[in-house]
Amino acid sequence: MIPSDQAGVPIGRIAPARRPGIEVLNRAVDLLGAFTTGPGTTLSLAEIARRTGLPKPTLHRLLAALDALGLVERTAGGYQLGIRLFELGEHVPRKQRLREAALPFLQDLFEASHDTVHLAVLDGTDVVYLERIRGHRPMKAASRVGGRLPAYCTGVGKALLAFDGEAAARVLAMPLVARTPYTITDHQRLAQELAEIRAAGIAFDREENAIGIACVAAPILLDERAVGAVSVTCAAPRLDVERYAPAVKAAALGIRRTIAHTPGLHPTDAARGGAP
Amino acid sequence: MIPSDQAGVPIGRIAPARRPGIEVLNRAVDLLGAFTTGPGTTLSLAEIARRTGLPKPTLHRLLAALDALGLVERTAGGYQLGIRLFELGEHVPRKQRLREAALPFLQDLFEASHDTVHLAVLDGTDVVYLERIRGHRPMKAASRVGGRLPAYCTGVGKALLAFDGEAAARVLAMPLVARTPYTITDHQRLAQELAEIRAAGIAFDREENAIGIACVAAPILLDERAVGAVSVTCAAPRLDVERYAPAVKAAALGIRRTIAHTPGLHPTDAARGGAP
DNA sequence: CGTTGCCGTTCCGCACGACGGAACGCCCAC
DNA sequence: GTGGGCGTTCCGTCGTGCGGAACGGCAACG
Repeated sequence: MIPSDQAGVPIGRIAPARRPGIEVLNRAVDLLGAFTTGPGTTLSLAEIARRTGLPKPTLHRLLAALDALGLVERTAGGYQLGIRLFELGEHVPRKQRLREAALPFLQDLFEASHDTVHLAVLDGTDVVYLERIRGHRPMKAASRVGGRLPAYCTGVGKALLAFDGEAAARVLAMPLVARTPYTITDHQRLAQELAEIRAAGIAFDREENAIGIACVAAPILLDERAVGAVSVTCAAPRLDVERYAPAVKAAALGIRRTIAHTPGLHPTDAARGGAP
Repeated sequence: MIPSDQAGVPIGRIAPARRPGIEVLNRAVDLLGAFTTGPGTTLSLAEIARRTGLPKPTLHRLLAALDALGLVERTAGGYQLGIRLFELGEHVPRKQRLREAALPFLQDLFEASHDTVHLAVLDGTDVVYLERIRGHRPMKAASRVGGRLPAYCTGVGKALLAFDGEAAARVLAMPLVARTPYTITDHQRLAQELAEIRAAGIAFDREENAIGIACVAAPILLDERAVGAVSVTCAAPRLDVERYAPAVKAAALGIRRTIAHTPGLHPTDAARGGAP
C-alpha cells in the first residue's frame, strides 16, 4: 500500500561512516571539539549541530550528560566547555613535565630575542602549542596555547616530523594543502626538507603557514626521538631569523639535559591521524 | 538442580547505581578521573580497574577508544592522559577569561606579600585552582593548578560559597568531614560563618584544610555572584595573615573591574555535586 | 494580525552496540 | 614447577543509545 515500502533499504541512511571505537564517545569528543574550531566559546545547540552534523535530539541528550559530568556548562546563551576539562588538562604529563622543564629556557630565549617564543608537541599529524612567551610586538595570525596547527607547515612541526618516522610517514601519505604560496605541498620536497632538518638539527618556516610570519625551530630529542620543539617566531621581513638558530638550538639542548631521562614523554601509540 | 537458581535475582548484580546520563560517558569520565585521584600519572589497566571498580574487559575497550581519540595515550608502562585533553582544557572560557584578567593583580599581590597567591573557581561543591604564584618558601600540603579541594574547608571555597546560594545549599546538605581538628564540621556553624563572610567580604582559613596552613581570601563578584576568588596563603604560625586582608580585597575588586561585563563567567547550571 | 522560520525540547519503538563472564597466553616471583 | 597478576580475545545477551517526528515558544517578517 505505501509505495515507499518497497525500498527495503532506508534511503536516508548515509553510510554510517564506520569509525573504530565507541560511537557515543566519538560523538561526544566531536561535540567538544566543536568548541575549538571556529570562533566563539559559547555555542547554541543549533550551532553545535551545524558544526558537527549530529542530529539535534542526539546533541540534546549528549549535552545534558556532559553537563552533568562538568565537561560542559550550560549558560544563558548556550553551552561552553566546563572546568572539569581544564582540571583534566592540567594533569596531562606530556604537557606538565615538558613545560616545567622548559620554562626557564624559554624565558632566556625570550630575553635574547624579544620575539615570540613557542613550545610545542606532536599529536597525530598536528602540533599543539604548550606554551608561548611573547612581547608587546603585535603578531597577526596569533597562535594560542592549546592551539593546533598542521605539522607540515610550521617550524616546530617540521622539526618534530624530522625526528618521528611514524608521524612523518602519516603526513607524507596525506594531501598537503597550501596555506600560503610558500607552503610545501609536494610530498617529495617535504621528505627532502625533513632529511635536511634531520641533518642540521634546525628547521625554518618562511611564511609557509601565514604570510608575514617566519620562524626557527629546534627539536628536543630524547633517545633519538623528538618529544617536543622550541621556536622563535618573528615578522617575516626580518630575514635575520637565522641569527637565532644557535640560541634556539642551545635552548633545545638545555631542555633535553634537564629532562634527561624523565619517563612518559613520548607516547608509544601508532594509530590516529589518518586523514580522508 | 542448582539451589542458587531459586534466587531468581542474580546475586552478583550489585545495584547498577542508577546514575543519570549516558552510561558509557559516565564511565569514560570516571576512567579519566582516575588519573587525578591519587599519585602517579601513568597507570596500568589493572590499576585503573582498581581505582574505578570497572571490569577489565570494559576498561580495555574504553581505553582503546579513548586512545584513538587522543584523550589517553598508551605508553610503555601503561596509560596516561592525552594531549587532546590539554587542548580542550585551554579552551575553557571560565578559566581563560578569568585568568587573563586576574594575572596582573595576582602578580601585584605576590609582590606585596611574597607568599603563595591563588586564583580559584567553584565547581559543584569543590574549588578548582586556576592559577598559583609562589615564591621559594617551601609549602607543604602543596596545592596545584588544576587541583580540586572541598570548598567548605578552604579560604577561597568559603569566600565563593558565601556568594553562591545554590552551591552553599548543596554543601550544607552534605556531610562535612574533618580534615584537621580545626575543620568546620557543623552545618550551623558553617552557615553562620558564611553569613559573616558575606557581610565582611573576606574569608579566613585557619588550618581548616591542613595543619600549618592559613589564608585570607576574597570573592570576585559580578552581579552579586562570585565568579572566582583570590587568596594569599602562608604558614600558620604567622598569625598576621589578617594584615593582607585589605590587599586581597583590593585585588579582588581590581579584577572585578577589569572583567566588568565579560559574559560567560558563571554557569547557570544547578545539578551536580550531589554527595552520597 | 497571521505567517514563517528557527530554536530547544519531548516522545517512543526499534536495532544495534556496549557489556562482561569466561577463558587464554604471557611473564615474573617465589 | 607453580601460583598470581597482568593484558587480551571471544561471544551471546540485553540494555541503551538512537533519531525521526512532532510540539510549544519566540522573534522577525509582511
